[in-house]
Amino acid sequence: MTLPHRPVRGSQTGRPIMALLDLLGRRWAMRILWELRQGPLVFRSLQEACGNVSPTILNTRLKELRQAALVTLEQGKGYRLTPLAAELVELVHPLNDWAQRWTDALGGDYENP
Amino acid sequence: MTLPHRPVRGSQTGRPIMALLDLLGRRWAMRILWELRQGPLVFRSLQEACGNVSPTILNTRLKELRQAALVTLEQGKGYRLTPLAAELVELVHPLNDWAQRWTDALGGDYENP
DNA sequence: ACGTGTGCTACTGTTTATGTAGCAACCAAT
DNA sequence: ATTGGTTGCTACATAAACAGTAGCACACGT
Repeated sequence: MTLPHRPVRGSQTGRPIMALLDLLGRRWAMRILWELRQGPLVFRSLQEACGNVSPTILNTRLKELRQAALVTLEQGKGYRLTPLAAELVELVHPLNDWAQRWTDALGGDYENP
Repeated sequence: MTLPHRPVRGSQTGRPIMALLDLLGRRWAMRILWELRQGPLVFRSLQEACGNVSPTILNTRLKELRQAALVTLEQGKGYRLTPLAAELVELVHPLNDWAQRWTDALGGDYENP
């Protein structure tokens, strides 16, 4: 796992932002955080929310996210964002609006290819 | 390539935010945009800025980002963010501060493993 | 004892990324 | 006009990451 204070895959700067980009740049990482934004989900619910991602990779990401103190597992509740991770997701929220404008800007070029 | 209005890898919702998370969830995608935030870079400079990422994957990502209208290639200038992508990077900027707090919150636990 | 739901792993195959080398086009100076 | 540098980019072989299916061990209630 790549964490701050440790060398980061690719660039060995160890700068926090690089560690973050590295962590979030892994498949399903951001999506998992996104799907947990409105409350905890048990493993299979989270799996379904992520479009039935394979349990292999889901569990791998969850391990990483728990190591990074972004996600916790609570007995009977499921997986939950830590307060810090909840802030992170809030920061990501504006991307929603941007993505809509992005779609509009791309226009109908991809509507009927 | 995955673009809005088209099914997204994993989840077939086609929602813009999912397309975005999918695109940015690929290795080096966010990092490339990040490194271009302060002006255009030619291929090899960009490669170096990304910690000497392999040209194979760099070129693959650049193709995708250009298709997604986030990056353009200008003769003699190199690769440049589109205005829309520049806005995106601005949205990502707060992650820098968050990442610092994240590092602090993780504490010295990973300093000397 | 049975069914249900939990988190999670084993296994196999495919996809994606890495690392090295090098090409063709351009341009400037010798 | 040929050398040397830079550009964007590709081929190839190897390694790592991911995907998809099946199923285990544990806990719970009935």
